[in-house]
Amino acid sequence: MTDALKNINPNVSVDCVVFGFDNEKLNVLLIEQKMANKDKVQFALPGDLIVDEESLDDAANRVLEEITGISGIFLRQFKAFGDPNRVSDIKDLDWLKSYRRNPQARVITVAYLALVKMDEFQPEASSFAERVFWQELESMPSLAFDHNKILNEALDRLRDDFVNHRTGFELLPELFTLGHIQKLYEIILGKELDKRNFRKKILKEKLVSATNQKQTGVLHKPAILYTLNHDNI
Amino acid sequence: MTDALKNINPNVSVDCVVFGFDNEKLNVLLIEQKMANKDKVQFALPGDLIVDEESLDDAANRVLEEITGISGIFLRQFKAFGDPNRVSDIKDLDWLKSYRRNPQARVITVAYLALVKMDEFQPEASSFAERVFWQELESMPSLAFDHNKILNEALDRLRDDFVNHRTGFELLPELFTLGHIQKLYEIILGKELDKRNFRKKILKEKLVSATNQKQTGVLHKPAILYTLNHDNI
DNA sequence: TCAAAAGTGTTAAAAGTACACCCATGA
DNA sequence: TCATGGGTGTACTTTTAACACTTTTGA
Repeated sequence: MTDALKNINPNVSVDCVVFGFDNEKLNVLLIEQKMANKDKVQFALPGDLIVDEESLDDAANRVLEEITGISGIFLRQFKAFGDPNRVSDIKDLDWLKSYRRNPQARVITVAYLALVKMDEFQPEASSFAERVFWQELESMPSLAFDHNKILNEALDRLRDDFVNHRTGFELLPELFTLGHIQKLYEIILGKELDKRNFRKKILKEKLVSATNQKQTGVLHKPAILYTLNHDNI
Repeated sequence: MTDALKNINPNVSVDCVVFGFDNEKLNVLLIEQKMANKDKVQFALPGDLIVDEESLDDAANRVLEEITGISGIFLRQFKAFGDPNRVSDIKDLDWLKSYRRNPQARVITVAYLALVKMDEFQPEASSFAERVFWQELESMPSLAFDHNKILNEALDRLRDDFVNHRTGFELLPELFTLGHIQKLYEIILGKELDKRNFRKKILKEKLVSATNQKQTGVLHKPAILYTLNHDNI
């Protein structure tokens, strides 16, 4: 960057780390960027510049919807990333030149995270996304900019929230089994939990209530179905 | 804001919430802004725009030093604030016009927090600060911009860190008593703790070691002096 | 009858909580 | 001798952790 280019206010963007839960694995919503040269394929988190007169939270919701069609989810801000070299890869610079008004200005991004049920959202690519898709966390490719770093920090925060702030119940269906909750915890936390101890704990917290219904059509003893006690969350 | 003023990239600033501990109370480092009209007195957190080629963390450290002379402390980013109306008070707008290159552009700020021993830092006002001073948390005046909101969120985060991440020992002198640690905890957490239980807990964590020295010159039974076990923190 | 997940209780260890008195010092 | 904060132990409750077998269903 030359002196002539200094004194330009930075671009400010939001990036969204949307974790998708499919009852089996954790996935992350990615976009494939439209590239001038079709041979170059680059993946990224959905994100874009903020515009005037919108809050950061509003920007995150707008941008996510514009790029992926997903709206109405709870996006939580978790950190701003502003390293001056966070955009240094030549592919990233090329891409910025195609899509940004001030490609020469540095980009500071405010990162958001969310956790949703994958099957409730069919992402549809638009704007500069060639494609939008769910990518399994365990086989995450190299991403544009510093998006791998942002993703890792998002995951740390997600787990922290899960343990300390009892988040995550919103991922459960209307009726669910204690096994479902346990699986959810195990997937997010990435470790196995003792069934008896887990059940004791969940039931003591009175966040769920048993219904008088049971699973049907399963190849094993049908489980009692529970519902959330929304009051106690 | 008129249409003609849109499409200007936002100003990005950092604001520093520096909590000062004086063994008695929690204080916050404030500045009194230089105002064109001397009758108007306005207080604020130290903060300023970032400049090119510095990271957000670097910016926070630089800005704090430029305005208050304080350097070498651990500033931790905790949240970005970007509400489009966060600067709406007429006094704040006046002030921005005097000191900012693009006063019409919105300001997004990335907030940092730190906790230091007050007596190790003699702040000295410079730049646009008329005065820099420690203000007791309990009698906090109305601050410029949304700085009261930022301060409140910083305090929440400080307490959270204190409980969950065992931070804060760095505030203790080289040699300290168990009473000192307890007082520190009580002041940060804003509540009293049981002496016996607190001591048991601290000693079990093996974060401190007794020396063979005692307090002298105190008007009561002299306490055993402890040192930090830096390895275990 | 088999596979698969549901469901269930006890014990031990650790952590947390409540609580009251004597001690050593300098003024 | 007094005021001040230092220093100490016990009993109870709560939380956590480890651990194995029977049940119900559909294929």
